[in-house]
Amino acid sequence: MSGIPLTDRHPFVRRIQSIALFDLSEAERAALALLPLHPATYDAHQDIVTEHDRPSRCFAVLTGITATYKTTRDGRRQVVAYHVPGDVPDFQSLHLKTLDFSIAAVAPTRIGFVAHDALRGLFREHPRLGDVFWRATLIDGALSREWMLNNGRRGSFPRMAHLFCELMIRLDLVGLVQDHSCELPLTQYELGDALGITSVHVNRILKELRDGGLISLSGGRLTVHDWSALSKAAEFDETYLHLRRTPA
Amino acid sequence: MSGIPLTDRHPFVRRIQSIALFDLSEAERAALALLPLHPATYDAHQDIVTEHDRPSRCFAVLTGITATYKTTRDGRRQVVAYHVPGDVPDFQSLHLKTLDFSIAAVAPTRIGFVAHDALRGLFREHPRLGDVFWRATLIDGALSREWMLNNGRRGSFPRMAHLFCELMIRLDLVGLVQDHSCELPLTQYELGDALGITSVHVNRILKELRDGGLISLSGGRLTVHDWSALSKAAEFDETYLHLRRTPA
DNA sequence: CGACTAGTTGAACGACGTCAACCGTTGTGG
DNA sequence: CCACAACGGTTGACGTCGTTCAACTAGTCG
Repeated sequence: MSGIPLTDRHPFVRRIQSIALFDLSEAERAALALLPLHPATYDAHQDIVTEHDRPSRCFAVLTGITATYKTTRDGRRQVVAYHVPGDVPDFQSLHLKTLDFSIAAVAPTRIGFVAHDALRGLFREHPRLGDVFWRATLIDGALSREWMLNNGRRGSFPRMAHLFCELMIRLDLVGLVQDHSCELPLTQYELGDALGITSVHVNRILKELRDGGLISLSGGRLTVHDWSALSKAAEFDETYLHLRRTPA
Repeated sequence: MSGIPLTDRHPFVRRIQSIALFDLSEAERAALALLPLHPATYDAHQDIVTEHDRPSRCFAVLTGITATYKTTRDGRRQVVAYHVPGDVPDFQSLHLKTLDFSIAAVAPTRIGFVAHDALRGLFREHPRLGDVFWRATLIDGALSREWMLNNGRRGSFPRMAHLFCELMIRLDLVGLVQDHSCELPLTQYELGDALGITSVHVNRILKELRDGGLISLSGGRLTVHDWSALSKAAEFDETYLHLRRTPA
């Protein structure tokens, strides 16, 4: 018994399908839909798992956003990945026993825990799904690489533009973008932690982006007013997302 | 027929064993040793594979060092990973068809190409080895995360110290460190590309590290004179390397 | 109403980049 | 054998992007 109605799983199944290189069979969709998901909700800034944990389960994001982060000893924080509905942020715990990162909700977030054993059973029954999850972690790796390039070699203006481009596409993949606008409840402090700059500087760059007519970000909602200018400023090239097809 | 004598494979088998959570069986060691490796050598700064390639084979580093890198449109270069003997830098090509990065030799380097089909056959015969390779790519992901923290949140002095700590341990794992000293033929320009700073600044930090009696780096050889001071300066915590045991 | 959190803006500072000159080594061709 | 180009390293002067510190505003929740 899953405890979560099927509609809530929708982003999850949709995401898996968007990663797979083939069309999921009915049996595979059903197996995914029947996977026992144990629900939990978290408030903004609450940790879901923390470094050095040895989890016996993974979780899928159902609504909201999570941030995978690490900190230096003196408390400086670096977000190394965001995860949106449909993603499984800590899939590596299936093969790497102790976590080398923490994951926090950055906004009110609902997740569904899946026992490692349940996943192993799923992959035994449906080996192709195992390949899809493998592929998913490899795509996460590709995102990491792009973030390294972005944070290491681009100024803060294109850097922030790039992050917004990526998030828009990823949210669009799971149907969370309408009219170039989406829920994105990231504080400026959060953004700074992802981009490797301070919240003060985030504020200034955000002002430039706003004044340039590229985007608006307020009340937890991001709207892109000029996608072509934004993606050009970001030097955005979506190949690193390894999409099956280009989104609308 | 492999074309490469068995001793040259040694770092490769040794590395696989260092990743596995179990002791390799004789059959598994033999299967690895018999894997058809097609040799090739590259000079410093030569590309081995490049972004947008669609390779039908992976390669293992046998001697030397490779750099995985990406560039911005205006040519600024960011190294996102180094790979040392025993590593398989482009294992992801097995599941992600088009590469989102390039790999270059940073010094004269010998590699062995392995056909994707040969790997798939290996994993079919020895499923546990498939798990080990999966684990290897997840560890690469962990390194990426640590690099993001390092490059995003640490000043250039601890940042460089951290890189040297990591490389010392990884080279030690495959037996390439003696007396706290190893071959490390990275130019200052290379180092800058990995750390997200300029070669001029690399030179200054290197001087500080040298003057502080922490390391010496010249003639392509790195020697660590004061490991405890170096690792303290770097805030180095090796858990992210997911070692089975701590090295000497 | 006060406390707290998020955002906004200015001014001074500092880490790192840029530009430029110079040195030593290596390799190459006249 | 020497000339000289090419490359990597070294160092100084100066510029700039982003940080730090600080003050102020607005919204929210008890």
